Amino acid sequence: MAKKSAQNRNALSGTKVSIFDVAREAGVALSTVSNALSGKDNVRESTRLRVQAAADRLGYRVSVVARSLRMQRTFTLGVLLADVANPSSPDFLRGIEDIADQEQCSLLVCNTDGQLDKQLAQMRVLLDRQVDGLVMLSQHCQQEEVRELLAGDTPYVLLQRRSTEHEDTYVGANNEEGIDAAVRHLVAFGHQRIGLIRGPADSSTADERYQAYLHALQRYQLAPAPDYVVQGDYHVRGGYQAAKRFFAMSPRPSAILAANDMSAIGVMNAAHEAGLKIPDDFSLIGLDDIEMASFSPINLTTIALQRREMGAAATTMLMKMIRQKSKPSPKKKIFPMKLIVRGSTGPVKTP
Amino acid sequence: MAKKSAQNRNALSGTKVSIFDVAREAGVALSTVSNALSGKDNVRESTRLRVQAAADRLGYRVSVVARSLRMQRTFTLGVLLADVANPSSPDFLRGIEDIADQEQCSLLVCNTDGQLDKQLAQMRVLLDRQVDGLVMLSQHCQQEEVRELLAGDTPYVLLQRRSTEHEDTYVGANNEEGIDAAVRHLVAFGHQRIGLIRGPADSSTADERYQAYLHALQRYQLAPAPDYVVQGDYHVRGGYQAAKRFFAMSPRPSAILAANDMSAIGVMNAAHEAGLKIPDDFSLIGLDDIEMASFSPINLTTIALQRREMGAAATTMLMKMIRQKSKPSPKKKIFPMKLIVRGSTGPVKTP
DNA sequence: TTGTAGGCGTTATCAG
DNA sequence: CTGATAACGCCTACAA
Repeated sequence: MAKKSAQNRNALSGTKVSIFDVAREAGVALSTVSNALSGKDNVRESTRLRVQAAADRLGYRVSVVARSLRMQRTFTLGVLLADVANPSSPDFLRGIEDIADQEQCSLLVCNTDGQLDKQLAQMRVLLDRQVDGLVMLSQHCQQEEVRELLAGDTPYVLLQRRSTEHEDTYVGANNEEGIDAAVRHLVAFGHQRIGLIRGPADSSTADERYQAYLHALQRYQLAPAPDYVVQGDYHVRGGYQAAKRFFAMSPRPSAILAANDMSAIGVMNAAHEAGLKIPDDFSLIGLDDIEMASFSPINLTTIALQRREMGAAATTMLMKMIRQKSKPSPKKKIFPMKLIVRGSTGPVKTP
Repeated sequence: MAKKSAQNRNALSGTKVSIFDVAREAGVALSTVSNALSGKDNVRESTRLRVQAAADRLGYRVSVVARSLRMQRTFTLGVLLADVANPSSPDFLRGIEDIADQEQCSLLVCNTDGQLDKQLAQMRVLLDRQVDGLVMLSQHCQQEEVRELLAGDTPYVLLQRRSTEHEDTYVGANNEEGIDAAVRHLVAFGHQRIGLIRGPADSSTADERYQAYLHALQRYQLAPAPDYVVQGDYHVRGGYQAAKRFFAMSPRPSAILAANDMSAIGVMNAAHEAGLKIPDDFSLIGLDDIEMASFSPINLTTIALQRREMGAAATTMLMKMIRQKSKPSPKKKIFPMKLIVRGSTGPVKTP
């Protein structure tokens, strides 16, 4: 039967060369070609060479699609992220790619713009495509609909956002440590009034950072002022607006801790507009250490995240889950954060 | 035969629900399910509803892999780019995604780091995966090996890099126009000595921009000085090094035209280090208009590229090629460029 | 309008 | 070590 169909194909002088053609060319059986080409050890070396030669001669290329159908494994990973255009995304992505490449996996990349409905739609697409695993970078992960999709047998890793209600395999960073270093740095400069620009309300990471900020204040015996915590959105705009609110306060904070570097940039924009100098008029600390932060005109003190390493670690964990079919107990990996001191922080001004 | 196998599957109480199960549940034939679910018009509305309901009840999801094998169409586009981490990449990517989403296509994204061997490897992977089409963003496209892979029947579009020797479907920008506007702007400020930081030697786009620069000089009757053209690499480092060379000249250029915004940032870094002020000591113009260019501390005059639109246009053209199986004559689309005047340009200093 | 019978290109199984 | 054959899940003539 298979033979007949293959012969037909061949008779039609198919433009595409399949494994059958190679078998004929090499004078061996179909399965031998498969075994030889996929490096199985149950084929004599001389045969393998002959097959290889025939394949090359014919310009044979395996059909990943057919293989996927047969093996029920697509060698494809789905990556969900809010927005590739966010400067911190690509580094995570490169880390993911580092491992994926090693594992012969390709990446299906989807932007969700942080919107739940888009995320759900993309997740469904990815699942329909039978990706071997899912990397969820800063994605929603509490909602029931998300959980339903995650409940299938496709392995996944959460990166930079965790669920409080579920136990997942997770890769994150030690926000407590990072924020502590930042606050300590500011305190050493004499700052007492430290404002925080929070990340979005629905982000676990933003929440952790907020908690870490509160802990740090306590640790250094600074009185927390609710006014000094302003909601941002991880984007320039949110940072800008938050800064304007800070500037209108009196006394205003002598230092601002931004949820991430983009928010800090927003603060810089606002400061420029208001004619305030950094760090003369106030100090500013970001978080992420995106490349931009190191450029001279920006020169932002910030808390660095090992994004590429985190992406790689998450993917390594994911690949492990993919290989051992049985669901193992969820693992966690928390990366250190490191304060990078640049020019946006300085001693508190004592007028 | 097919029936038998399906029954077997079912007897094994397959964990995965297939089209066969839906057929049974709805009490119709296999093909009816297929037709109903894929919105064919040869099925009664009541039947469609019944099938739909059965599918929902069973939680049926189509297998894109199986469909791909059968249809010889994967609904997947391959995107080759040098580096997602380059700030101009994501905007192109979003434009590509805009159209891909519309067309129910997913994106396989590959970084090549501008290296030919990586590009070839990625192209082979993509081709083996039978992507429906290829978007080549700033990729090598002259080399014989590349051409061999492109010679297959997979449609492709070149974006932001063209081949001088081949006719391809191509989307680019009007460098002549953009560079002219920039030079005109500088000339209006009284600049006579305009330095150029070139892009990489193997980039057609870089070359076009270089030619445009020469034309513009001529147009405004400025004498071209070979020294004033320095090789860059589209990255910060190259811009930085080029700037240092400019600074060492006497007379040094009173204005610098950078191959792209990242190069311009490199110039800013160098200027800062050398204690030179922009635009007091010299004017600077970038190209790309990446988001960063608009941030207050950077505030870079630059030539804007409609990246998202270009990505979308390229993908639209690609989809058209995919649909009409026969290879049409290559089309080209050239987008306008626009000078965005910010704070990095000013009148020439007359000491 | 609905049902039947391949076949898309592999890999896995199992018998020689 | 090699070879025949059955799935993998779906789409689509073609027949009814």
